Amino acid sequence: MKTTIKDVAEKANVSIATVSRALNNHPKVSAATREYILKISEELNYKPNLTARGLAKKETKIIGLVLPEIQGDFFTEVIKGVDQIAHSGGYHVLVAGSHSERNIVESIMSFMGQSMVDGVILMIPSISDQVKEIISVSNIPPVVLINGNHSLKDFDLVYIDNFQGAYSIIDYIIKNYGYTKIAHIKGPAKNNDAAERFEGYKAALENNNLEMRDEWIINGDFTIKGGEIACSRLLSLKETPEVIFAGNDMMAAGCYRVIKAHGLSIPDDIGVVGFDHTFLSEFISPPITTVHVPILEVGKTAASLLLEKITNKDHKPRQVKISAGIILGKSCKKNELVSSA
Amino acid sequence: MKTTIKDVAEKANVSIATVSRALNNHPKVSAATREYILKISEELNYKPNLTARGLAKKETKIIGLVLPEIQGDFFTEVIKGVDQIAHSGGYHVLVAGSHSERNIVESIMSFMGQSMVDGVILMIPSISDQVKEIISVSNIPPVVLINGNHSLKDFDLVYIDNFQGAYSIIDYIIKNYGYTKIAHIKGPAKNNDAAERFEGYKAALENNNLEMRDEWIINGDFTIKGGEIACSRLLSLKETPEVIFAGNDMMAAGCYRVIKAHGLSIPDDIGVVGFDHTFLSEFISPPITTVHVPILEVGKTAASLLLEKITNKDHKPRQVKISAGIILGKSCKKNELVSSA
DNA sequence: TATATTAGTGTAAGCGTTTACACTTTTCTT
DNA sequence: AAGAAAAGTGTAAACGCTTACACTAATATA
Repeated sequence: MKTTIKDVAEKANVSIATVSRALNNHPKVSAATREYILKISEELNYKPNLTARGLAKKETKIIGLVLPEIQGDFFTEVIKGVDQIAHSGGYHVLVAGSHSERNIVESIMSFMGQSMVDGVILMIPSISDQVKEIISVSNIPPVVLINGNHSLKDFDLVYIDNFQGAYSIIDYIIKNYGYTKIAHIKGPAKNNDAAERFEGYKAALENNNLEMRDEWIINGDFTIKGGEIACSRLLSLKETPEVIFAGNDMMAAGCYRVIKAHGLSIPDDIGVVGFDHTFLSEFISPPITTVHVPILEVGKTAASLLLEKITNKDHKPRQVKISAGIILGKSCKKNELVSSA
Repeated sequence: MKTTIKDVAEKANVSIATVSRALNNHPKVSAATREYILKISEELNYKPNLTARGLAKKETKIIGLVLPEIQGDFFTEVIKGVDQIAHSGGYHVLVAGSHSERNIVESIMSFMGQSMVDGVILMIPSISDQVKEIISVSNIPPVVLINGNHSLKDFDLVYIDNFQGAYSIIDYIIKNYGYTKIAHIKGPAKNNDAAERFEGYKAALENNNLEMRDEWIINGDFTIKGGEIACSRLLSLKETPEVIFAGNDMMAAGCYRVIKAHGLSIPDDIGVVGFDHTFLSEFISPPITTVHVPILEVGKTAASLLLEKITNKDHKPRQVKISAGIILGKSCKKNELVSSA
């Protein structure tokens, strides 16, 4: 039988109220009794029951983190960031993957409305409508989204500046390497990040007066396999591109495989650009020229926002943009047009 | 105000007991009332409060997962495996990173002892004594360890057969490639897995009558940086080894960097062997010859064991060994001594 | 010195469930 | 047709904590 507050109260000859107060540093307990109660608690190895406390206080000090997948460095970094901030704020993190078999909505439902968590960080890469719908279901605790779509103005939101990231790197390789024939492998159809990266790519081409050829835009799915398939398609075209901008590093890795299998060299025969700057991108050979997404920071920011929202009643929804920087690997270099800086 | 069981009871004109029973599929409610109550619940969008349920039933349907780090594929796989099994058993997973720091582990375990979780999976790579001590602190729910030290007979435990893994691969490269000068970069000093890999290495050398030279045994720490430092040391020796057995893939990757920086080729000038078979090892060039550790399975096994322990009162502690297989990459091949299978 | 504050403690009412037990119908038995 | 068993509900007591309110004793105020 576990020791309860009652046991402590009895042994210390005080009421359970006093014990509770002593343990919670309530100002109105005399130093003497507090000390004494603490001593007794220690002796009995008393640990308050958090479930009971949760029921009484209506808070559990747990936050939920819902991820699309639990896989790869990408998500670990998110978890890590969230855990860091949560821990420093006295919270713990419940992680759930809305694995494909698992209906996202269902996962959210069982998770949220049931008073088991004080708030939720929801990472859904999909298009906004669904998200809105899911969140609008009542009974839901404070939510912070990690989602590319920053048009969700009524929600707290952390988003990566995919557009700017894609624009910057494409603009860079055009201006500095002189590439003109740039293909793109898109991410999954309903993925917001993917959509915005595509937009950034388009804008960069446009502003540099380059044509965008439909046959150089291939659908992908953010997996290695998807990258391979898309790349094969590109290599089989009559006119092949000079460089492939893959929607993420995974697909870039898929490209590497196919390109090498064709006996071609990166970047001499064809260049590759990725997105995400995962661990992988520095180890693959040659290192991928990619866009750095500070994922740990995304996690930390989301957690900070959530804690702020939980503690501060009249918190106004905020959208926080996380910028992406370009990483110059060695998978691109046509002609070094610019020699100075 | 959230709808409670009371609201449902009132609207349905029954007692809260009946509502509770209906919702929990208790056999003694008539089909008619159950249906009706379910309908009303739906209408009111009622969701039982899990904290209250937890208090009443003394179970939360949450299991804790304590990891040394939340970083890299390795741990993601563990989380994923645990989450899969947990979810299929109706549990959720609370993840916490300990940074392998004693006091953090303690604080986490103390939290876990506060009736917030029904059980804990504790992954601690360190030596047994501390683990025992930590777990022995009372109030702790069912625990399953993931730890190299299977001498902890009183605990449920999942462990990777590091010894056999290391032995197999070293034996293989000796017998098949004819290597005789094999260096080893050890893992962190108090890491059990590291210690057992070292033992496997020693045994393989011994059984093949090869000498073990002290200067070829370098201390490492399982990080890339550590691998680099250790490798530099080895390359600076008067007599350099023919192949380096790194305690894990990360350190192997560190070796790659240094070896390449020296203008040497893998495996022609020097071979490299890793351990873990992380995602990385197949993408780095050349792919690492390494030991496959089925991490997802480790997670799943640990979770199964824990659920079994939670539900089955008279469960006897079990130690489950997860075997490791060798993966032939392209980072080793001295002389192909054996031509036939 | 009488009164108003204040400090410190106890009492008891929640928090939202589950569930043992009691109770009333209904359905079997014979 | 009477009693026994079964089926279906309700009552109320937990579960272990927090906290508003009440109370007493000590201190400050006049």
